Amino acid sequence: MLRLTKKADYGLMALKYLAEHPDAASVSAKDIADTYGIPPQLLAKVLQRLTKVGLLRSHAGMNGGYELSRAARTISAFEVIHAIDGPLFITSCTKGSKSCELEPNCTVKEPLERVNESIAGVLRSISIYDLVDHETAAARASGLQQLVSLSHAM
Amino acid sequence: MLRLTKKADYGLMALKYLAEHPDAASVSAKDIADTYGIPPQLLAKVLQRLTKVGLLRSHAGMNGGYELSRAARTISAFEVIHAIDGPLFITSCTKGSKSCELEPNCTVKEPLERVNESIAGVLRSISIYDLVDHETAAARASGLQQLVSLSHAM
DNA sequence: TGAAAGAGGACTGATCGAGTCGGAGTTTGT
DNA sequence: ACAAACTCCGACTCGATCAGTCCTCTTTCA
Repeated sequence: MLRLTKKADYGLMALKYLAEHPDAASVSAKDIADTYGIPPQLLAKVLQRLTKVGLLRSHAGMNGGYELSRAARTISAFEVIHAIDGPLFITSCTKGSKSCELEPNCTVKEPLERVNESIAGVLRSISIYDLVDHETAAARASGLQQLVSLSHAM
Repeated sequence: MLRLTKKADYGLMALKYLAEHPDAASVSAKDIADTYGIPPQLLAKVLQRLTKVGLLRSHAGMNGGYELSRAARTISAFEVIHAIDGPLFITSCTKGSKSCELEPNCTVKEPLERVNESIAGVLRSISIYDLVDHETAAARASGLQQLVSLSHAM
């Protein structure tokens, strides 16, 4: 599976939308929800979480809404996903600080954590800005792909 | 989240165990389950699936069990995970051939699919053999990490 | 022939994601 | 001042999926 939740998707979509409309002083959750066909209240929660983490600034009241607190280039996909879905662990045993102590023989965990770090590195290298500008994102991703392939001959 | 299922974990652990015991003609599911404290019947299903895919060979009857059908170096973590958890999609909308047609505006999907390919590349570069030999796996993973970091200055 | 192993379908319980509801607090336009 | 348009937040339901179990059948070998 290895997929991220819809909430994380929504969060990325919303940030992308905000990055595309830097002129707008403030965009409401409803605006974004209507644009993408997302359940408004669900998107609202996502945006609230992103606000709490500090990626967004909110304005209550009429004509209120959200705006990016930082430049789109400096916000990585990793930050967004981490804020919404929590810390990502590829191993199912590692749940926060509590590791699977029932299986001390689980030597598989360590190398997989390295893999986990690699994946986090990929996500860290993608910014919200990259989502807007398709060509650079595509070039960067395929570049990463080549680097990965080069490091090991399958 | 972005985590793989316990079944996939069990599968990797089992393959690692088999790679560590190449001398044994055949190892039963119960042996592996006892070693790691895994529910035997659950592990059995995982091994059956891996057999069906062709990663393992099975021998029924007394003193029966499983053995790797290929060298551990030629079996990637990606194959194992794919066999057990199915195709991995980082985007939650892309479910097999049926994409989310409700949201044609979902322009986030395309760049994320690139990310998906990068992650698949990382998993493809890790073999079962790497799980046994910790040092090379660690070196490789950190190597990938460096390459990723170099390609983009955060 | 019987014990030990794999193969596999059916089923249950638990967990978690997706989405909804309702209400409370805040700002702003008029 | 008032109401509209927002954000904010907790609780709740529903459904899917995962984890694990049970039972039966087949195969193999001593």
